Amino acid sequence: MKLSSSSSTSGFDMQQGEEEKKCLNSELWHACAGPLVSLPQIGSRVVYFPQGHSEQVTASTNKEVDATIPNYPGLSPQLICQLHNLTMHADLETEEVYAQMTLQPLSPQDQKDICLLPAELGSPSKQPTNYFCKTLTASDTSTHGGFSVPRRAAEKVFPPLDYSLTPPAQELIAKDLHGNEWKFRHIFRGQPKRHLLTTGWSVFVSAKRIVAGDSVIFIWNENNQLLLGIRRANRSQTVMPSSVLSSDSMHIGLLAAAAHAAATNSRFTIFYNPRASPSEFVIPLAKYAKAVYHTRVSVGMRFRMLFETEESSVRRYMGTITSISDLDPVRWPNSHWRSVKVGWDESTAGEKQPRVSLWEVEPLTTFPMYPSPFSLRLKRPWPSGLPFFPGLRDGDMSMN
Amino acid sequence: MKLSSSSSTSGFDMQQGEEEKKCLNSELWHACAGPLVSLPQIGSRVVYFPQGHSEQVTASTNKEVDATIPNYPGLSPQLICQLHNLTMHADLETEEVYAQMTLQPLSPQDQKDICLLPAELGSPSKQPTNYFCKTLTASDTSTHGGFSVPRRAAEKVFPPLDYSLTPPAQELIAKDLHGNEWKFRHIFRGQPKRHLLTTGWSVFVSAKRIVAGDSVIFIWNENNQLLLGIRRANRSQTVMPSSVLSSDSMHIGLLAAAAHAAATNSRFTIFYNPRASPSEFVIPLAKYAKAVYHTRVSVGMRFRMLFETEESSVRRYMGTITSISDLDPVRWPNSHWRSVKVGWDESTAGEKQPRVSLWEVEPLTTFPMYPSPFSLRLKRPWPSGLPFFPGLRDGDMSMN
DNA sequence: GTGTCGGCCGTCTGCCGACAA
DNA sequence: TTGTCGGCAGACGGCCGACAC
Repeated sequence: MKLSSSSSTSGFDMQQGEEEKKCLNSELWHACAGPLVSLPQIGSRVVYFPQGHSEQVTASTNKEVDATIPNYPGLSPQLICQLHNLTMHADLETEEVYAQMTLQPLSPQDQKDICLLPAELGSPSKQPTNYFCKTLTASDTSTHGGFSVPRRAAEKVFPPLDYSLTPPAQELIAKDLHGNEWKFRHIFRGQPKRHLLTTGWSVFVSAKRIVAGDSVIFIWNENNQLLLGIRRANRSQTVMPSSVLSSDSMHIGLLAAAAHAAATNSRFTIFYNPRASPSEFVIPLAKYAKAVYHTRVSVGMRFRMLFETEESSVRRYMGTITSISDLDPVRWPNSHWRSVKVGWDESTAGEKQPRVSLWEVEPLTTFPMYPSPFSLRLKRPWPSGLPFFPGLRDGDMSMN
Repeated sequence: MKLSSSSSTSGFDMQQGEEEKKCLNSELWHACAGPLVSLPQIGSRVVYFPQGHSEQVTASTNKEVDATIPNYPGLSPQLICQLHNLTMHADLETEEVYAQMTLQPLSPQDQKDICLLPAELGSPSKQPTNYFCKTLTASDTSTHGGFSVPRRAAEKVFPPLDYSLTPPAQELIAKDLHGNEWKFRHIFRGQPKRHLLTTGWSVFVSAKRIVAGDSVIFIWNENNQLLLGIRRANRSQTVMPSSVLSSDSMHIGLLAAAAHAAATNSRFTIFYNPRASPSEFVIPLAKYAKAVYHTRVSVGMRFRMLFETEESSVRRYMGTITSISDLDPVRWPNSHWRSVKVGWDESTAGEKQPRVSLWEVEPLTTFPMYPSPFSLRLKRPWPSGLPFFPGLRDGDMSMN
């Protein structure tokens, strides 16, 4: 059971309930979501993967899907949809970020007329420029003291102190995702000198139930506002099943909702929870098309893929493609969801997923893209349920 | 996001996840659920109402159902099911009690052979005998002091003190729903003398996040164990929507799961949350049949109905039946769910539901039940989709 | 440059009976 | 009979520089 604050990327969004009128700061939302999370543009076309959605529900309910749920043979493993609305949210209790999207499957006629626009590739997540993120130590979260601010971070992100004062100090006011303000005393003292947040810090720590290992993010934005977000450590045990509906019914519900929307070309609503599971199941159409039609992949090929580091930055891991096949040949034949089986170079990468999707990898050997964009690289025929994008011209793909 | 402890009414239940192996105390569960909540017997036959289930999901997600969800014309408004399993649970964060049930719709053949057993009427909730329930005052929950135990309650429920000591005192150990033990110092002191819980009480209050207005329940059971439960005040604002699945998808999910199970005679799982909404949507078959076939109701008839009081006991409110009609003639024609429209005698009863179901009311004018159990009292023909219980004999209904 | 600690002081917790409703 | 309060003693919160890594 949750309440949340929400915000539309296009400003305000009043279709939420009474308690959800507040506007979330997009910059702070993205900082909390992490550098790898990007959201599609409102109005653009996207590809929705019921399989990936299912994975997220599995991760959120902490329960595998039962084998007895019905098949939806009419439901394609990938639905091309128009993204009508997108609102950013944060759980009021945990501040966990998520996005609500309203999708409408394209009619068969619309699918024939697809002409890709470069803007629909999806822009990479724009992380704020003037910010810092610190993983909290035992001292930071203990009741015995305050928060030790890394020197460079304080000098870059906080307003300058008057160092002629002894000791130099000021009051900081920071806004969290829900718009609540938090006051902190910022002081520069000690031997050697260091930046500390003292009065007000412990109130914040206990209110948000922050523990050592969690991270805080401070942003100084263009409007000279200080923003404050938190990112919890990966305590996977905190994922709890809902007592509202059985996980089986939830899986059936997401499939039936998508199938009904596809059959009637009507809208449906989904939640995307970027930190619950590594399954980005709504992909900009152009990104998908580029990967599926313009990327040559084959067994044995070397590739790179982006991952988020502990310090909230990104690094590339390398691996080799070992096979290309259906993840679930019975339920989801001819699906591109995690159709690429891979091996990772580093032994420490043992927990990385053994299967990825085409649009997640960057092949290391760059072939010339033109003039043969339609040369086949897949080991199997194109699924009959999918359009061939007859309106897709090469010129439309000249991006990035 | 929730974890929960669970318990089968038949002892242990190992079909839950790893973290849910603990056994809930049934007596304590029922005390927390309240005197009106009764659970059907495992193995018995019940009637499941998708409409009522939908009401509970609406209450839990705090969102009305969207009009765009598909119809399930094949889904009957009442499904006769076998109850294969029932486990009692409690939310690990809020201690909110709920039950998980595994239901299997009867095949058409089984429905023809129905012969009611008296035991299937469902036993009334057996509240513990040796217990007390107190709504906490500001002093009880403040950090300034302990818990003032009402004198009769302490003398009835707690082990006797040695009054020759000065002051008389002992250590109490109480187990909550999850099996956690809480230690309290029980002392009899002051002028005038009174029973108090001092050391240990504030730890419990802050751990459970108890506030003034919430209630605590102490039970002394047959095994000489002290049990301790909490019942939160009706702070309806605490009901929060899930961020796992949209409420539309949840509604579709519960309908599709029931429809699939009915079509294939397979099992499905539901959660019944007695304090989330006043909709008991799984009813013992015999109770349902008795109400529908053996109770004469008509417009203008006076009746009584049980309600829970603030003090966790029951009282009867009186009213008059104003009409008998479908709650939702479009989606759920010929449903017995809340088919009786009523007016309440007391003006303070303004918030009571204007619609109830047949099995919830006791008609005040008692007609002779025999020899005409099948004389029709409903204003409309019996829905064709429902069986007539050909095996039902009068002798089987000789109860209560 | 920063994590943890001992020292120190002020506030709050928490046990007591007084008192009144 | 029991809810709230003033009084009081001790625990803990929280600000400080020392010190070490």
